[in-house]
Amino acid sequence: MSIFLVKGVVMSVMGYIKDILQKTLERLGVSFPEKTKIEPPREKRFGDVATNVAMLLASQLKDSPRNIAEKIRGLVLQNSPEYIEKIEIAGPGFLNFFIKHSFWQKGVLEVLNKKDDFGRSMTGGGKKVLIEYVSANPTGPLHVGHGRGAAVGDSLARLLRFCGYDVTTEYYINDAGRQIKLLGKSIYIRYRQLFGYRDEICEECYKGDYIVEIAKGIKEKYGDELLNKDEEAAIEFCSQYGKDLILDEIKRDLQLFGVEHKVWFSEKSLIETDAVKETFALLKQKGLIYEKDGAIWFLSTKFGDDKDRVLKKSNGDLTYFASDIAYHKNKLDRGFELLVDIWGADHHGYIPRMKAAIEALGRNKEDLQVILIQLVNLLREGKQISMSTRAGEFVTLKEVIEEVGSDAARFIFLSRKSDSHLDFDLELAKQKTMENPVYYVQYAHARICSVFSKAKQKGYELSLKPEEVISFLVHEQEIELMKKIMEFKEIVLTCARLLSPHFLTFYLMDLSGTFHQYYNNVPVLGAEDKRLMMGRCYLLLAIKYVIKNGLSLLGVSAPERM
RNA sequence: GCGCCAGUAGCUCAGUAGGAUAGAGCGUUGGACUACGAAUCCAAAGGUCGGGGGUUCAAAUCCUCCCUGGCGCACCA
Repeated sequence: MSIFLVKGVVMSVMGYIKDILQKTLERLGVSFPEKTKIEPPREKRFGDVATNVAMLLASQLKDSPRNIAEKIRGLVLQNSPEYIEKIEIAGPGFLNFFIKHSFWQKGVLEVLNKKDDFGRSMTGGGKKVLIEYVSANPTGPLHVGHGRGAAVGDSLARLLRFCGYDVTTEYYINDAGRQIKLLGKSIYIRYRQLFGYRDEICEECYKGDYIVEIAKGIKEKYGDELLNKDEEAAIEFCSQYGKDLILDEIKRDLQLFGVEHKVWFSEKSLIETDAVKETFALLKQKGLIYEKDGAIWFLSTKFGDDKDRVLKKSNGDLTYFASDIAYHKNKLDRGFELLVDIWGADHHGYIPRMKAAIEALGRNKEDLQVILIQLVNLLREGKQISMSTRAGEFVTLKEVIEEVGSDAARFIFLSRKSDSHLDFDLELAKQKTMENPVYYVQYAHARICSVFSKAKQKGYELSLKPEEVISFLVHEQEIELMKKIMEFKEIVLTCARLLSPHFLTFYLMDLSGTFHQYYNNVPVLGAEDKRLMMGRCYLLLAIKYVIKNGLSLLGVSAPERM
């Protein structure tokens, strides 16, 4: 067994080369430069892996990069490493490694061996992560923007779990503030209107039709009971009733989208358990709180915020920020080491104070990562659909899912950096062409499945084991596919490190494209040699696993037939 | 006014802790089914990476100034 094979697991090429380089530099008596890059070069003629290490060592060794590269090459080749075909030195001093086919072929065996677990790792080391997402106020149905946040949060949870993190997902319910009161008021007014009262709906009230529906529901269930209560009690009742109803709806919508939060955390519970008071006490003890103009302030400028922030207003009310600090303290107290918050991009100004709070609680700023979700621009055939939340005119998440399906919606949501604007064309999302990439990827998967069912029909059998036929895979496009398959591991780790699922989305389109090209160009079942045919089948099987694993990390299905 | 994000092909966007001749899809033009699924593939055309300066052997990427767009700058949530 090669030293580069650990328990039958093939290291990534980059890992393999890094290992060799580190050992070589040790022999040269120099340390491995931090900025060393080991990556696949853009162009094929520069080999499979390139590194700039010789250039970085130039000043330290007081020699030209090319001479150093030459020295490194000599030392590496002395050991005649198993998977290195040749090493070239190019340009200003790049070392270009050409890897033997057998390396990539072993990769296919690894995929076939690990199946659904291919790409899974323990990189996260069981670190406890809390991902808080959606957390929309329970004052109205979820809209597309929430859907995007849901898709990102859910996919991140899947990715981080796959990378060995201990992930909990959570929805923070803002059930204590002014908005809930307003919801109750809105419902109450509609309720009275149902009895012929001419109450005007207030300016800042919620105006959607769903409010009227809720009011009707109350009337049906309780008749005119509320009219006999005093206004405050009636509004309180409406708040509770409406909130519960809307929350149920939100849960159902998320379920429809395949999103499930492990914990539903109530803001109200925080206040009821004195958590906010405790947080105040803690901050006071640390000397981070002061009084001014009759209000209580948090000294957030001490941690890099622009100005100090009010926690308790002069009228005695708590600010939202106050309960937010208590909430984040609660998260940390529950033992979470990394907090991931997913917010709408319009809240970006809120980040410095929240990070300040985390630091005030004795953690590092980095322990809180905020992911911003930019607006979704909903289009139909290229024309923008106008939306106005205030007027209650907006397209709900549910409507979108029902129209285009959960798979297409998710894939599109995850096809951009989360903090950049996203155009979502409803007609495009239903099209079954390359313009709608989810089909392109799913089609690749279905096509492979179709090859296998065809093989079965024809009575072909995989009578030989993969390791007996894998060496027949030497076609240029096969090598390319095998390399791409191995990239999956790196991509998954990148997504986790940068908390950005969109890299995986692009990777899957890329892999599918490479597969489609291959498929159009090279006969699989019609291969001239039975062993070659089986080798190709195994390759397809490996691709199938990777696509399926990748899609499942995005929360998208991989149908066998379409 | 201050801050955050963005500006890459006609359009929509990638570009993964600076790397070699900047990528993809759509659109345009022209081609491939008596074939394992044409929901696919092949080929061509298309760029001063918003602009100027700087750092570096090397900048779309880092620094700085300016221009344009979005969003934030409450004792709102």
